[in-house]
Amino acid sequence: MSHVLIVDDERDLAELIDFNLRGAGFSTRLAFTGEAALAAAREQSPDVVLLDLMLPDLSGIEVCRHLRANSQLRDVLIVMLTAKSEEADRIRGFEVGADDYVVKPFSVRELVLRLKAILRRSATPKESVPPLALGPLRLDVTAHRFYVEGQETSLTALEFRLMEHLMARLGRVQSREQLLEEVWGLSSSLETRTIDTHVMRLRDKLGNARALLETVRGVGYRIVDPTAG
Amino acid sequence: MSHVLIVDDERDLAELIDFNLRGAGFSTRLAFTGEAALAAAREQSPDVVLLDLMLPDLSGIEVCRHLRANSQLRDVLIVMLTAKSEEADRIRGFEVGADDYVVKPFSVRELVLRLKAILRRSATPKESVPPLALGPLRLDVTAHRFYVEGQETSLTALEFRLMEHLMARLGRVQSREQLLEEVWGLSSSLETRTIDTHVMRLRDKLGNARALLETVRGVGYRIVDPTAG
DNA sequence: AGCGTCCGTCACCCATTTGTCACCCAAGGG
DNA sequence: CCCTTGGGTGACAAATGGGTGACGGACGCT
Repeated sequence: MSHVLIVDDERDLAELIDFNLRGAGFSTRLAFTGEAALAAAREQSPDVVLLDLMLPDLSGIEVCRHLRANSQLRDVLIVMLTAKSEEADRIRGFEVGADDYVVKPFSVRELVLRLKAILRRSATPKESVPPLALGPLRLDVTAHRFYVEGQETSLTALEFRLMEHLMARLGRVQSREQLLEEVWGLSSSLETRTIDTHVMRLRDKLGNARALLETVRGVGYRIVDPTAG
Repeated sequence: MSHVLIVDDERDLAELIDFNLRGAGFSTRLAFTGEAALAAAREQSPDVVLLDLMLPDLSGIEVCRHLRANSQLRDVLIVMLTAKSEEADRIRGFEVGADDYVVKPFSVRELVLRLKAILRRSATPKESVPPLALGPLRLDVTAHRFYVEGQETSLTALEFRLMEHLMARLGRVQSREQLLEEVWGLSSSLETRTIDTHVMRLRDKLGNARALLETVRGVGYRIVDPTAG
């Protein structure tokens, strides 16, 4: 199956994860510091790096950045492990390109599911992820670019994720709770009103196409299909 | 909604949780000891067990193990409540298969979010629900759209829920009390006459199809099957 | 250190939604 | 035919939900 590099300085936890991932059929390797993680990754390219945010030497974010900066390792999948209080870091993490987040304390069951899901997603070669095109909107996940009426429009990391999430669920209403959970991350303790603000900012950037991002009062938001009659 | 078994020997806390979960629409049951929890679970399979780690008789971990060992209850979702300091127990908790953790002290809001999240995840992945179609009426739950004779008709969130409820129970009369409980949610202390108003508003929006929403004098309302009879 | 960007939170405002009431009329029983 | 009861309906006030602009904190960059 797939090879996972587990990076966490809490040995008990790392070993617990190790034990369970092996049970689930993954091959694994452990690292307890950021430096060790980078060395291990260089030596034996893993498919996924499971990366604790709090490490004694480098922070998880720095490790992440180093991995992304290495041409050999650029495409490795990175799953961040964050403590609940580190919500703010999560956003940063997405910016440096983590592929998923799991919030501590988490269940092993969930962790394994997430790993499998992310591997499945990346199983299709990345080049072939077709850009999401929709009327005047085009979102290129691979290149991380977004176009409105052919014009490239810069979105922040969070806006991009929100837009991607909504476009991938064309026509389906997404509740604020769903969005918080799936775009912001599990157990996010944000105000749901925060979403409104980001939707507004997105709409601003959509310009003429702003009508495509609809509010469903009392329910949530959705992207409408401009071709639907 | 879902049934939650709350297990905690601190009665004040258990009751606080109880109050809030009921407010959020869950049905609940309390147990103050491990034995009582197991008995309650056997008697009335809950969807989720909210399990304090520190109990006077059995530890939460033992309760967890018993639940997992019982073929009837094996698949119940288990959310552990742990004090921050109980790191070691957390690890052991993973081993016996808790599905999520909430660390005390926690905010009630977060707890509710976590519960909803975990229930949603374990629910059958209802990416999209097939629309309810019925003669000239079509109600698309996923997109949250409603059509009369092919024409989209806007319903408020409440009207939508009411319509969904009635259409899903085609032909069956729903009493006002039933509707209040199931559409408005428990704990609603409304006048039953309020329903009349909403039924009227719905009928207005149904236009030609208004006859499909029948009054059963002295009993309640129902949607009739236009193809029957 | 200074600046700019991004993000979360607030407070204010408005439109819509929702609950309630009062006044009827219709149905059904005698 | 009359009376009772339940439901339809329009009007109204209150509550809610969402848009929006502003603010401050955190962070990266120079």
